[in-house]
Amino acid sequence: MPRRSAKSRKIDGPAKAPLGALVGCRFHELRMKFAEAGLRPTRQRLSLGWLLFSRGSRHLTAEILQDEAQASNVPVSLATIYNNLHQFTGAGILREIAVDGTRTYFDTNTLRHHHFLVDGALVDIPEVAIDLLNLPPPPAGKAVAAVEVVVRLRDAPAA
Amino acid sequence: MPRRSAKSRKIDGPAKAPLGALVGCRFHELRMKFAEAGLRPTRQRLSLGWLLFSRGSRHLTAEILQDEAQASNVPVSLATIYNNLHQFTGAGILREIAVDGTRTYFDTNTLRHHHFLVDGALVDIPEVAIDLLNLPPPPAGKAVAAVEVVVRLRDAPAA
DNA sequence: TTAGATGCAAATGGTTTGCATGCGT
DNA sequence: ACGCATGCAAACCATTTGCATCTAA
Repeated sequence: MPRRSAKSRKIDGPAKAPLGALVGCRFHELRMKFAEAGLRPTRQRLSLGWLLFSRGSRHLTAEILQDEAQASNVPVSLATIYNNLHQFTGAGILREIAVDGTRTYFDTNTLRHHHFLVDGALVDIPEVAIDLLNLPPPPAGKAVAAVEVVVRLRDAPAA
Repeated sequence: MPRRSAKSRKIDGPAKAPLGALVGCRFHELRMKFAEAGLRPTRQRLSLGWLLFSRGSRHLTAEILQDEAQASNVPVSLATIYNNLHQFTGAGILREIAVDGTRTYFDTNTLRHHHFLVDGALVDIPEVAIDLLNLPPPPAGKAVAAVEVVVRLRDAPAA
């Protein structure tokens, strides 16, 4: 489902891009993502997508995203942010994470992986071998849809 | 729900009530639990504790607990329910579980175990060997405080 | 008597929704 | 033009808080 993350494919893009060659490439991939998902490349949506997907794996809340948008001089209403966050999630290019009952986090990394929770922030667990957990068989008539692992960390004992 | 007058507050009777010897024992254990936690054995708290801990492992929300209390003719305000739920959690006799961003579940089983999430309901995973997952070492200065695993299930493919 | 517990209502805060306007196709 | 997208504000809803009133010790 998830498309390849926007890694550095071809930094020296076509010089004909009116917005700058460096930006052009990833920006184009973003438009492709939206096209495949059937989402219009709106200004706000492109801005949000840019903030989300042009810098590697990220975990953020709607509020954080709004702050970043503002900082980038891209005023977007909270409602629109939520709309897009959910549309992205539905399109499989974003992942929703429930870490506590108060905030909803979104993860730009849709690949199978899990998280450390440190001081209220999410950190990817850098190896995926965790799926080796010997799960008992699910109840009859059911199949595993997703496995979510959150490892809560605390300050190490003074030792 | 209107508060009952001080007169009509017959909950389920104190320990001396003719509830049977089997029940009496667990009720005593409940009082012990509270005593150890430094929690006063008030009517409401005992009632909530009774609903929570006298029937084995349970997963419930504040609302569910309130409904059960009502059904048992034990009027308890929602605020008090939340208070006690959190106090129990702090005392280590209850466990808080974040399964989605909207509701907070509480688990009467505080032993290390994990959950299936089926159709919005939590089900204990009947094997504890899952902790064998080979976690990568936590970041420097941090230690694992808890590992939470939620396995989301969906209807199995028709096959 | 007194610190803790309870109840009620109001406040909170993240998220959602209704509806008029704006913009991509 | 058509229809999705956006913005604003009000609506929602689970949870929390303020405060006056009880109650266990």
